[in-house]
Amino acid sequence: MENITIKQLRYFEAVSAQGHFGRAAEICSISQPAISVQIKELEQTLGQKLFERHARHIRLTAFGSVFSERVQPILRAIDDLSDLARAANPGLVGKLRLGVIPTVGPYLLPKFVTDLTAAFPGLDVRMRETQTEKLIADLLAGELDIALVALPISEPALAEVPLFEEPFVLLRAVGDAHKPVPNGETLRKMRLLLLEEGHCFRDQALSFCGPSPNAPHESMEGSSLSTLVQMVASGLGVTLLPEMAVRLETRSADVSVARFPTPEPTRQIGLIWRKTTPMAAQFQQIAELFRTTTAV
Amino acid sequence: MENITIKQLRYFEAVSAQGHFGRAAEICSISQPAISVQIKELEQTLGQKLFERHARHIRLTAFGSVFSERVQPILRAIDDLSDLARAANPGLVGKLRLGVIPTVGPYLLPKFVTDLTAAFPGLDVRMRETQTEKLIADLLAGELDIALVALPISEPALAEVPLFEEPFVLLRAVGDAHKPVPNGETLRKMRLLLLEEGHCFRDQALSFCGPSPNAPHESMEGSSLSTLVQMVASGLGVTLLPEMAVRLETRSADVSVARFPTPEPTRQIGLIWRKTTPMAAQFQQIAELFRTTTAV
DNA sequence: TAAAAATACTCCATAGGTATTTTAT
DNA sequence: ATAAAATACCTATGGAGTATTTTTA
Repeated sequence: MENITIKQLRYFEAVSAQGHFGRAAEICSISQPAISVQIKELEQTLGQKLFERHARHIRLTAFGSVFSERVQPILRAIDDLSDLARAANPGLVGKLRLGVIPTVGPYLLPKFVTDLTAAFPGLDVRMRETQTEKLIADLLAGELDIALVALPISEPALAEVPLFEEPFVLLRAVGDAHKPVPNGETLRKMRLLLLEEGHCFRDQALSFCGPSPNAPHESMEGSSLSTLVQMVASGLGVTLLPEMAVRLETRSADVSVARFPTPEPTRQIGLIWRKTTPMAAQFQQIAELFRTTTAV
Repeated sequence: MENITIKQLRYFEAVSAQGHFGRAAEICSISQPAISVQIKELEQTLGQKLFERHARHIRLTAFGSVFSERVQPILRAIDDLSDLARAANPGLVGKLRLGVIPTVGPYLLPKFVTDLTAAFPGLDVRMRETQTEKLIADLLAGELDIALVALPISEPALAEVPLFEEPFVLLRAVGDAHKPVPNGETLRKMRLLLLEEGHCFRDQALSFCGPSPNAPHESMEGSSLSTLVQMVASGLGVTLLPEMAVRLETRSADVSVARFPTPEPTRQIGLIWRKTTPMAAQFQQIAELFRTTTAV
């Protein structure tokens, strides 16, 4: 009967993401009846049901999911309108939601964030640390502005700006310090400690060991680099560590650090953001700032 | 301060199209203060002025025109959401805004519209006859759903579906009926009557006469095919006529009609619509219907 | 000074809240 | 029987109208 409103579209997005009116209402900071009413009105306006209501959960109808695919880019474009206005300001102000992968976060962020807020005093930096896959999803969903990750990420909707190339070093028990540094192939036969599934650093370490259909022989896993270092110190095996993590992680652990001979294994650290963001010029500024002040 | 609303974006589009708050208000069927308030709120939300106010007219600011470029595709995408729901219905119902070029309108439309409403009784057909350029602008602005034009139009955002190829015939005074039918080159040296600038049929006729930097020798112009026919009957010159116009236009005029030898000059008539419309499947149905029932 | 936009105010439609009922497993 | 959505009802915000003032070329 009436007209579609942005509010309805946002509520619709929340409900379809949550699969639940109550939780969606909470996320939108309104009551459950309010969201029910708005969804109902939207359905009436469209003349089509958007959700199948079941007792414990709801699901998008066939029409609903086609609708959803069109709604999402619209909402992102509307979000961008506000950023367009921000981008028109000189400098860089307002909220910046920054994502970072766990194997970079603790080592680079303190200085990065310090430099960033020093350079742009009007900036309100919010942080989120999680794995690459989730960061990408959050960027695409408009829940993050920018993320610091290992490149390439190969998502067509995202722009990638490389910052620097970082080598991996070998971490061994102190007793092994005199042994020759293994190459990738040799490493593969050793007891290599890895981060659990989902960390891009795990895959980068594995790929250094050459093509292998499965994880290497008798590998063990940890959920953070700190844990891996402790495991190495306890003689459970060897691991790779990004160079930026060496100082912090080996400070209080009794382990031996060795550089690999060239070609060293490396990863490329860079920034990513949605290509359509009107803040692209500002994000480039951030990349520049990073290169000149934070670079390792 | 608050949130951007679709209403504000629609008002903004109207004001920026009209360059005038009052006229924009009229188009939106609201009062001038209402639109002023909404634009003001939008400007406050964005923290940027959208318009420069002058005494007799207003103009987009630099920011306003960047904003406008982003707003337009958003509004089109929102318009498409309603069509998405329509497209989910079986058959084809609701309002269909059909555009047509002047050199097709009077000859094809009566039967076309009859067939269309017969095949889809739920359809409410609205018509607009004007020149190709304006039809394209209206399609892109979401003010038309579909248009019947001469192809190609080569607008990347529009889909083109050819319907049929139509020959042009030569119209001469009856006294010239015995003379040989001229080819394009010869025609160029005769007194060729043309439609005024802006009609695609004018350009098609001219192109048959071969490459010519200027209009042909001593040409004269009319604003409709009927006028041209009357001019020919009065011995002012010769003209080309699309075949579909012959029956209606030569009924009461004393002129001679002659086919050209092959290669005949022709034009291709087809339908165009925005590529992103969710109604594409329905529009294809219309094209099919046209081919099977209205074809010449 | 005249055309056009902004402001002041009033009113009503509607979005959202609370309390409650209905529905589906 | 229970979790979840829908409905009923009330309130308050804000969008839109009319009347008027301010602005600027």
